[in-house]
Amino acid sequence: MSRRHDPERRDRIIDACLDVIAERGVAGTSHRRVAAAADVPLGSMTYHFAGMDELLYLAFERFTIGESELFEQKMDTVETGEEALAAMVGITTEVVFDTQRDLVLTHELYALAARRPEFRRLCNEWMIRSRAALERRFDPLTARILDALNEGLTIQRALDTEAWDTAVVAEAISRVVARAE
Amino acid sequence: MSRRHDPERRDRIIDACLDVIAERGVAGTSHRRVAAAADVPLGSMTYHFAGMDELLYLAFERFTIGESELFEQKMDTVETGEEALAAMVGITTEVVFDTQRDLVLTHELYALAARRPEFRRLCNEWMIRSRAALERRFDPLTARILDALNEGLTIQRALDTEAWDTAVVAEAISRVVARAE
Amino acid sequence: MSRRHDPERRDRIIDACLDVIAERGVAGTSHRRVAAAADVPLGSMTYHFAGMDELLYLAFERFTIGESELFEQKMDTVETGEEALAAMVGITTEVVFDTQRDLVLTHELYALAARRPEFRRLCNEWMIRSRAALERRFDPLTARILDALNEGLTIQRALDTEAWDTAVVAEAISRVVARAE
Amino acid sequence: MSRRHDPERRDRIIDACLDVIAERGVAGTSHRRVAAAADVPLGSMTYHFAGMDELLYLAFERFTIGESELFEQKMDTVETGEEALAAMVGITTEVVFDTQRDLVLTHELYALAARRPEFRRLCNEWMIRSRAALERRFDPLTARILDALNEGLTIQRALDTEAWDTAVVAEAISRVVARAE
DNA sequence: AATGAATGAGGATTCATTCAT
DNA sequence: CATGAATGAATCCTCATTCAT
Repeated sequence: MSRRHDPERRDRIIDACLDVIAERGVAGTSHRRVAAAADVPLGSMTYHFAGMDELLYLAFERFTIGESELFEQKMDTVETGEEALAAMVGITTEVVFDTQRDLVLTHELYALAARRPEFRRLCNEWMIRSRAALERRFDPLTARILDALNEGLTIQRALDTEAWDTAVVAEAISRVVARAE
Repeated sequence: MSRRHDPERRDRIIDACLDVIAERGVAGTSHRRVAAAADVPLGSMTYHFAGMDELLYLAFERFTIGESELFEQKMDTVETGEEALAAMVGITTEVVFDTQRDLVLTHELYALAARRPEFRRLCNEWMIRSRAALERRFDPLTARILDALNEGLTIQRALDTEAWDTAVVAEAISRVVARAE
Repeated sequence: MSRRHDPERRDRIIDACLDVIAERGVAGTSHRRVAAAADVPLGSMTYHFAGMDELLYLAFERFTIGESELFEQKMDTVETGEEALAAMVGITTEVVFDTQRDLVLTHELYALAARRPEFRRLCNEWMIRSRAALERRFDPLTARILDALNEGLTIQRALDTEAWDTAVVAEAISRVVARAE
Repeated sequence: MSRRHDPERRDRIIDACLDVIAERGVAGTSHRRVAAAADVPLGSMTYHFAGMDELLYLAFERFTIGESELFEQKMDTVETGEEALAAMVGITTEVVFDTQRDLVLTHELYALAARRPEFRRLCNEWMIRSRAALERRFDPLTARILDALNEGLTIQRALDTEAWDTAVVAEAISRVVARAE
């Protein structure tokens, strides 16, 4: 069966690229493996993308935009300040526990961002949207601190070999928020 | 010149490996490049190490132990609670600003840890020592929260394209600590 | 804008092909690069030409015809035998010094001609016209010798890293011509 | 059979490279084809040579040195001026007629030299040695003219579709030499 | 009549690893 | 004990060409 006309192919490759990164890391991501994951011929890779770099960029761009939207949705459902607090705890404790995938992708992106400006910009846009979402419920300073705290808690919980008591997260968040009042 | 017992060579390779990772990421680290950086013959690589994986492990082990020691030293010079607070602010604001290298290595390690248990264990030991160091000056719960906060602040400051006001860091830390009292 | 009948496009591609050869050699000439140089879609290439070979042939055909015409024009302006002699010196010393492009194209063509009869035929037609042009002013034998001498002088001057004294060229030509009388 | 130890391999590859160029031109010369011609694994190519460019350079270097030596040998056997004249005619009429290989290699080299200084240098050294060899029997000016004439005669005879009467070559050479007296 | 999309073969090169010395 | 030489698998990428539109 020929697949000559396949307009969603580009998108499929980008998604497959994220899958491969999640499974083998950026270090283990190659045109070949992404092509296999997306079920497209190898030649498609360089036809659709200038090189691995462009593909990585587009993949992580899609990832960060998706994460931003998810975060905004969660913050949007919140009405009162108390709900916001609970939402924060929920986000921190749920998100990463659920998805090994998100954990890997986030850190692979950070590793790239640590060396390369274009990926750093991606992180930045993600951060900005997160803070903006938090600012709907918290003052800017608190939002920024909360965002950082959330970052740290998420990472440390995820990389810990022991499970965390959710109460720790709740306490951490409440300390930061309570003092803001 | 005899080459019987050149125990520094192994060490030199491990250090060179960290240099290469810092410069090109784990994805860009190969036997060849490390050998060149350490100025040893390529054959040395597989003679001294079972494979890239073992080398990566040893390199990151050395890195985390070094970072732990540094952190402990900094916390050791602290006497009063106020000094501890100032020290925390200092650590968060200085460490990463100074060294692009540490930033890259940390995130490359996290990226590995997100997928692979042996590297996660490395992170864990690092975290445990950090918390223990903090527990010399803070109660365990506060220590854990502080550690997470520090993590988040450090990352977000480092990956931000705009500089942070140090006051934000100070405020964040003081909120977490103050409430502990 | 309609594109029915775009007869210049074919021509434009052929000219662009010569440009690409001049810049990167036959070895570096590809459909893609010629298409880019001619600012036509890649698909045009195989639509207008059966393959790279046909295109190369047409390009070199155009080149040799152009060069032949130029040579004939120069010999046409000549009236007396003395002018012919001066013209020869001028042709030999000027032509290649001016144009790196002609030098490359000539040798790329010769390289092709050395292996492939169809390009050899092209060279031959060029040679025949050159000799014919010379025969307007010189006897056939002298014309042939002059043509060969011109060839050799041009090549060696062009490929020399040191500049030649024009007197050498003049002396060479005069020796060949003088003896004919 | 393993071929682990094979010290002449480098040389063999260089020779094979010349064979491939002679057969398919520089444009048709690839690592793969040279490796096949030399009967070595593909990996050997980039192990022994930095890239195709280095290999091409070494191949043409070997070619020009060989040709220079051959030419010198021929001029060395000559005793009298008359023998020198006959030798020149012989060189011009024999050399290229015999070897299609030399013809192709020469023009491929010239084509490269027309665009790239390092190959031009190679041509230059070849020319210098040729002239020096001629200067053993002729004065410098005549040597230079003879060399150029020889170049032109050789090329035009080789690229001509019709055979040349040897007398033409003899006449050409004698005109250049006779007038020197 | 003309072309953008697509592809499989082949391009150079890098790689981890093996092995004879 | 240590290493330089060597290799085959895999890397990214370019290519001429095909084909549906």
